[in-house]
Amino acid sequence: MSAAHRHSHDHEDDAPASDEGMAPEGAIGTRGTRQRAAIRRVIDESPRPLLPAEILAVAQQEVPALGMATIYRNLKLLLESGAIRTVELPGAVARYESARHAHHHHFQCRRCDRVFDIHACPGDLSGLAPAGFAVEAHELTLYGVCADCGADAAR
Amino acid sequence: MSAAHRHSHDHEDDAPASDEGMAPEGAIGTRGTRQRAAIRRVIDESPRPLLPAEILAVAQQEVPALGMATIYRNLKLLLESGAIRTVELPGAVARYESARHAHHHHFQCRRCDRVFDIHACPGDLSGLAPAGFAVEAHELTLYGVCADCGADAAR
DNA sequence: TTAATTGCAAATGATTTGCACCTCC
DNA sequence: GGAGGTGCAAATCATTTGCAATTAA
Repeated sequence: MSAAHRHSHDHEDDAPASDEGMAPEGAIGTRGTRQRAAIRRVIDESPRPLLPAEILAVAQQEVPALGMATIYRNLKLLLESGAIRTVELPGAVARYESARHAHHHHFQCRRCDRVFDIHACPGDLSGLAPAGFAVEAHELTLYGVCADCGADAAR
Repeated sequence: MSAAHRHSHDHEDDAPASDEGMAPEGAIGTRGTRQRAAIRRVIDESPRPLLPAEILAVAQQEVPALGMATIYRNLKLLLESGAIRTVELPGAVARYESARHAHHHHFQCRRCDRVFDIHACPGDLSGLAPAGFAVEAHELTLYGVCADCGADAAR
């Protein structure tokens, strides 16, 4: 599999683009279909990364006949165009999030397994790599107990 | 799937244990078989995280009849016992590494896709999480160009 | 019109599991 | 001797792909 378009924070992908199009030139594919619009809307409007099955479920409210194959085909196109990013966490299938979200990292709760966005970044980590290694991007995930689960435990 | 034993740097899993057993009490399963020993040895002796197929290939030099099912069954047990950790990178199947390796992170080269260990750590990142979130561990991956590929390009 | 896109179903690949046989303790 | 392990093959699951029908431009 190609190594392109991982979910990582490139040192230059900071500009969330004007407001609409993230795609370099042209559009995602060539045409604008209801299903493609629905899929993209679901991802763009989610405050957290979604699983393919979650995207399907929500998008089907808009386009009932939508199939999983279409979800995957569009996810691939959206990834290639840079409109969305992948969020991979151990023991789970890949999740997808809008590339319009500003630079951030993730926090996964060990109790409820939910994944939260963290709008903070340790900054430049190029000093961590050995001499000769050029660091272009980084990806960070924190693990622990989220506010909800922590509150539950304290009760 | 349980969220236990992800590949992440717990704030307390720093002690690589005396020399042999990493398992809390008892052993991995209950018995010591040739295949289990071979699998563990392959992982413990590798300087980098290995794919299941790689572990199988190397371990078969010792136990020819070894099957992939046994690899997976033992990887699960080894993970549960804390003897090994998972290293998940986007677009690739999970890799496995010995938990005896000291705390470290990973660097994946975007040219050759190889994964390198980085023996450096940004340290405490608990300040990055929002109030109410308890950070227990973190996982970090750097992306860029490794020394080999960088040298090739400069040539 | 007509090439892009979709939906469904079949194909892949990775990982898991059922089961009969084997082997460590 | 018997519970724990293993090997193989079949079963799952997630993701991909073939293809005929549909649809946006």
